[in-house]
Amino acid sequence: MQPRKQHLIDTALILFNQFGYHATGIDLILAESGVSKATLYKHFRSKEELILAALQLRHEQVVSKLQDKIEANKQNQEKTDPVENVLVIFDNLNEWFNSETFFGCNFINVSAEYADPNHPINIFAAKHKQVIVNMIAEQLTTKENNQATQQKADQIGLLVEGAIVMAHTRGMKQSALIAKEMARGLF
Amino acid sequence: MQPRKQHLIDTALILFNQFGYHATGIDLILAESGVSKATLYKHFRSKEELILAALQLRHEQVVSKLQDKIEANKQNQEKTDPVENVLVIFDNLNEWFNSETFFGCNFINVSAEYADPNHPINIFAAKHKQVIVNMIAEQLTTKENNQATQQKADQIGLLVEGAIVMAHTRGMKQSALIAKEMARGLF
DNA sequence: CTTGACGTAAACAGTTCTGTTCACTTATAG
DNA sequence: CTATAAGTGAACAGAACTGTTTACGTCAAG
Repeated sequence: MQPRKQHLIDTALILFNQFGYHATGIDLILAESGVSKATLYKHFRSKEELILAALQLRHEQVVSKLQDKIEANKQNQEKTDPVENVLVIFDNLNEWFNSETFFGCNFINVSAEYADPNHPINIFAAKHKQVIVNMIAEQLTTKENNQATQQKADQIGLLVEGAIVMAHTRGMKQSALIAKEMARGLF
Repeated sequence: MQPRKQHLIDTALILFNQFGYHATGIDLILAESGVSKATLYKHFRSKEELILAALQLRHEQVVSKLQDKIEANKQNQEKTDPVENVLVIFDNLNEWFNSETFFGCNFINVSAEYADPNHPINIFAAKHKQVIVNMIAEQLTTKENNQATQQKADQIGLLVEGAIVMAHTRGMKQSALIAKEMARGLF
């Protein structure tokens, strides 16, 4: 990946998350990144493509961070406990909510701005959420049958979304801990 | 309230919810409502004021609908059960998600677009969410002590947010029923 | 040492957006 | 009948937005 292109995506991701997708103009991204407009349109056909690239980056960040945390947790366990491996998600959320860089979930937010279910951006966001739930289900499959596992994963997923919204719209940064206790109660 | 003003607010609320707040231009609202631009700016100093008026309307709709449902449920009960009175919220959500007019929660969505916690619009959205949780807490106070009640109300609130996001971003319209079962498990 | 990839700066086109203004119409209450 | 409030239509200003184009640098690899 060319460094200027990568830098554009990095900058765009931050600005989109903080200020929104429509509200963040191309010119702001260019000014903030110090890249010229011609370069942007050499790498991306449109703003929409840049949004998708930023979401792709964020998707990879979230997935790999989650995998790392689960993996680290497995190392620290004497006996493998799938439930505990899933609950690290909420510790992860807790860190995120209390960081300086928390401005809500990119995918929830972008869904709000591009609400048409057939829009590529909306589809991407939905797919991301599905991948996360699938990762949760995957962790649980060793313990239960498939049907119940998928159900539990959806419940966990619902708690994750609830915690994010609570933290973002009401500013309740401790929501991840509330959700974690509720998740524990499911097992 | 002058009829044209009310009509503007009604139209704006629908369009903002469906297409987003930045993406919905003044001109679309005017074309859709058949009101002239001069009239709009006689009633509202800015688009932001119109957004706030639309949110105020939505807030009143949600609160009064919820009160009605809870009240109706109380009538149908032989013995008053606070938990059941709260759980009607999820039946309400279920209807909403499966209606033609579901495009996510106005307040979650507007928070995504106006993420600055000091922005009047963001403050309004946060206040709305707090009012709803307070209504839930109020229903539960007859049964438990205040501390535990507030905690339970936040948990219910978290499930509500989770269900809304799940229904909106993943298109899982049955999320309200999932959340309802989880809510029942809290008691 | 030159070719080609990558980048910049700046002007420009074309659209869309918010908000203003003004001359004119309509309806109604005193 | 008339004063007043409410609304219309249309033009306009000014800003912001996305996207294009042109002419010009830089630099590393063959």
